[in-house]
Amino acid sequence: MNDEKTVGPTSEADGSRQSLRAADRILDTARKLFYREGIRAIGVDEIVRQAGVTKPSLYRSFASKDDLAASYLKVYDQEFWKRFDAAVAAHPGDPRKQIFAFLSRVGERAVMEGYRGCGMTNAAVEYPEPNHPARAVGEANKRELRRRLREMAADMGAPDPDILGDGLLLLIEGAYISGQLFGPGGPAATVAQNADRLIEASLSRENTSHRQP
Amino acid sequence: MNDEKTVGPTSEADGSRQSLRAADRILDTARKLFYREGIRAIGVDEIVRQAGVTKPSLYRSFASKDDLAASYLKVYDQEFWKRFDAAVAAHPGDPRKQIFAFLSRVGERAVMEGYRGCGMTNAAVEYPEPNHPARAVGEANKRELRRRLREMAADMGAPDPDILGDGLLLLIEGAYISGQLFGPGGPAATVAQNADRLIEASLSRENTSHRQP
DNA sequence: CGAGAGATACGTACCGTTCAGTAACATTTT
DNA sequence: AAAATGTTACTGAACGGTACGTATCTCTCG
Repeated sequence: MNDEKTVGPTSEADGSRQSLRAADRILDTARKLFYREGIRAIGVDEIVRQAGVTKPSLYRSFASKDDLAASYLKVYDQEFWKRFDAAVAAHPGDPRKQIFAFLSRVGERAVMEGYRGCGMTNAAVEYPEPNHPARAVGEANKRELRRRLREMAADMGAPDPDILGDGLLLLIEGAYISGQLFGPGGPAATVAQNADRLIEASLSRENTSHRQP
Repeated sequence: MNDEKTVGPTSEADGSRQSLRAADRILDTARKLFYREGIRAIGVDEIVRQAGVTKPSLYRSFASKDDLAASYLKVYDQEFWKRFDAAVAAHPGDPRKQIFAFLSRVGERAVMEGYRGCGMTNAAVEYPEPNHPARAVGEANKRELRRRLREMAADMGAPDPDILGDGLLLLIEGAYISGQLFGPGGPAATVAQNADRLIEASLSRENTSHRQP
């Protein structure tokens, strides 16, 4: 269709691809900036400046800044499931190994320099308002993740899969947050190992009614 | 002194104490609003309006909005340790029970309506800049919490106390975040139970070298 | 073939509002 | 008296968002 070669007329700010349409460059820049600095911290002027476009171009493709933020999070959501499903596909029929594989990668990334946690979780922290478009994407993602984890816990044969699934979810969210709180050397590096221990303890449990009456 | 009953000249917004000094009322209002809505989401005008004071009063007691935010977080930090130490004091010499007690309370609060997670964690999400005054308070708190948890894990006799301590920290942070992500019915309700299982699995572990070579 | 009409894609310049923060002065409280 | 607070008015910058003009490309139709 259209050419893939570069160097358009506005080549000052962005160092990456330049032949993309304005909307694509805006979304790419927004993804980078929103994730690194936070959504509230970044103004639309900064986005269009770094994208090398102008503000009307942004508002032609996105109804509002909130809409742009939601678009960023939708991409983030897709990439999340890509990583998750890759770990699942790597160990067919073995949910324990699937989780260990997924969390090993999470633990690695979470202690890397400049790691900023889960973009969807961060957005929910920034926008506590229940029906905010940016928040909705993350909430849906977390609900589905919870469902999947509980399902996997059941497939492992856990006597109380909901508790184990929720425990794994807590560890995952803790790794995201701790990654950006502590940086390299933080506790997130142990998430896979701790999750495996939690699984171990939950599977080798005979009576499921262990809570306080 | 002056009356404790309400309806001062500016009685529209705040429903609480009215006899406090301006600085105290500002800090009280800031604590409430910053926690509920987020620091970036709340402007100083909104704070002084709801506190029933004027803007110069704010800047007579606080050098800047960031300084006010840091003050809010310092109070939050103190209250955190009050709760933590209360759980510790309730079970002298039994760190496992201490943690269970603390996390039982965390789990209860985290699934209450309107729960908004840990104010310090949230501030760190809002301000990724390394040396931001609001971020510094939370980072120091988390470092100390990590140290305490590892210490308690060692006191339990865990063969690898750093890993267990970090695992507990992940569960705690996960409970904070999940509490505000899911609201009532969320996975944070299981944090104490899952932590206890993790402790169980970590204590009944003979060889500490269980990772991949 | 070639002119012109849309349609598409983008920029220039600007809007009103809100932001954090301040100066100068009056008033109340202790 | 003096310490604390209120009143009013203001600043300059940043905010999200928009009215309007201008290229360029493509699809017709004479």
